Formats: sequence, C-alpha cells, structure tokens
Amino acid sequence: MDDLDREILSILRRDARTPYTEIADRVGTSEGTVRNRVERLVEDGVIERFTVATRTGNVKAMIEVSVDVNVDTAEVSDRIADWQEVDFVWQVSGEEDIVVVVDAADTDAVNGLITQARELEEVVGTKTRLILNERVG
Amino acid sequence: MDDLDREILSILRRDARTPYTEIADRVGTSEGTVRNRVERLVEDGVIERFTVATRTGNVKAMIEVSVDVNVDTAEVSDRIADWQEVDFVWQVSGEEDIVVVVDAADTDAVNGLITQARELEEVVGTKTRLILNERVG
DNA sequence: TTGAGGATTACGAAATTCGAAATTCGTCTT
DNA sequence: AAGACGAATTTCGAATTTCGTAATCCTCAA
Repeated sequence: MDDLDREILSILRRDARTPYTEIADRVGTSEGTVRNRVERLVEDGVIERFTVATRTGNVKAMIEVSVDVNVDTAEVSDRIADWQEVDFVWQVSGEEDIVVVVDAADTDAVNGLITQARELEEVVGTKTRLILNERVG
Repeated sequence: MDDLDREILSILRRDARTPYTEIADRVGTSEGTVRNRVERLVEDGVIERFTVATRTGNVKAMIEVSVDVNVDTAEVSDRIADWQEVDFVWQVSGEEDIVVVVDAADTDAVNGLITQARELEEVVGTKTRLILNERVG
C-alpha cells in the first residue's frame, strides 16, 4: 500500500468505472501497472468489491435472527444472502446469531422478508429494527 | 423500476464490473437493453455512483447504542459518523436508538470505539456484536 | 387499420481489457 | 564492478466490451 495504490483507490472510489488507461494517464504510469495494482488490491482484500451505491427511496431494516442450536449458521446465511432485497448477511456474536440488512421497496416487502425468515425451520425467532436514518462514515 | 431493473441492480451490487453482455445473458435480454436501463438508472439517481468497497481493517462490529430521552439522536449520529473506522450510523427503531457499524484494525480498536461511545454524556448504554462473517446479498 | 412514441435489438467501429513476453529496477553476492 | 535474481513495470497484439446509431418491435390511441 504505497501512495500510488492510494491514488488509484481514490479515483476508483469516486468512479469505479474509470478505465485503467485513464487512471494510468492521471497518475502517470502505464495501463498494465494500474491493472496489476488493482488486481493485487482485490487479492489482498483491500478492495472488497466493486459495487453501486443506490439511492432508492426504500425502507431499510435489520432483521436479527435466532437459529436453533445444532444448526449450520453459515449454511443458513448463504441461503438468506440469495434472497432478493438483501444487502448483507452477518453472522454475529451476542443474543441473536444472524443479522440480515435489507433494503426493500416498502414495509410490506420488509414484512415479507421477516415472514420468509420465520418460515425457515432452523429459525426460532426474529427481532426487527427499522433503519430510520443512515449516515455514511 | 420494474423487475428487470431490479435484477440488473442486484447483479451490479454484487459486482459492478460485470459486463453488460454477461448481465444480458443472465437476465435474458440484449446488451443494448441492459446499457439503456443502467444509463437510465444513473440518470434517475437510483444508481448514485459506481464505487469500490474497501476494507481498511479486519474486525467488524455492530455497536448498539442507547441514548437518554430528550437527546437529539440525529445530532449524536452525526458526531459518531465522523469517527474514524465508522462505516455506517443508523438511527433505528427498537430497544436501542443507534446502531454503529464499524470496521477496525483489531479488537482493541473496536474497544476504543465502544469506550468513545460510552463516554458521550448522551449515551446511557451500549451493546456490541462482533460480525463474525459477512455475506453480500 | 394506422401512426406515434418508446423500448429493444442488431451490428460495425472504437475503446478497453487481457495475456504474455520483454524490459527495467533494486538488491544481493561474488 | 559485474553478474544474477526476483519483483515490478512496460509493451503490444488479440479478445472482449462498450458505444453510436439505425432498424425493428410493441403498445396504445385515434
């Protein structure tokens, strides 16, 4: 992680679709170097993923899920991560086992997801918090 | 915003570098349609920007914060959002009032953030969950 | 039925990405 | 100083993707 990496990262944060060729021009190096650097940043996990920031007028919520003992939490998390409208699935420590962060069209859709979770036989309970406001750190 | 848009968005959220051609194959339409749809989503502001999610540290956690009644929760959230290593600050419904998602270098750093939160005079209590594993929906 | 308007598709051209080989650079050893 | 070695960088042609635009398809209304 040197200054060149940081320069590249700061360009990608602003617009992740900036072509390698343009990044190379702007930071004064070659396309290949930018490509190698970005590949390494992804491998090292510094870049978690390329994504889109969306501004839906949607309802966000956290669904805290408790599963039965003897349940493969990771496997359940995998299945939930495939559902529509799910942003993140976290296995967590504490009272509950899984936290699902959802971004749904309306409260009905949130409700649908809660129902869907409660219908999983491994799930013994859920607690939902609506996210009333989000700030990005 | 129909189902096709939502399908495209869900693919881009997972990997914003997925080529239009591949998205088209996966959702069963043509490259041009995907391109038009994405352009419109950007114009309409549904897609705010293409970006990279970076990971500075290794330990993620949720700190659930309870504040005193009569406290301006929004104002406290603002202040917390400025702290280093804070990913999100959510005002939520439920038992606690604020959830802080942090991404810190190590557990000591997480502990520092918890301490920092408890030292705010508006804060009456915190509950922390370590995020043991994250999946992206 | 016909026409208008919007969305989708088709397709060649331009731009970008990719793979792999060649080159440069820094450092170590003799 | 010369040589050797590995890592990083550069180069370049081929493959892939994006882009511009024109043609086509749909749907609705007159």
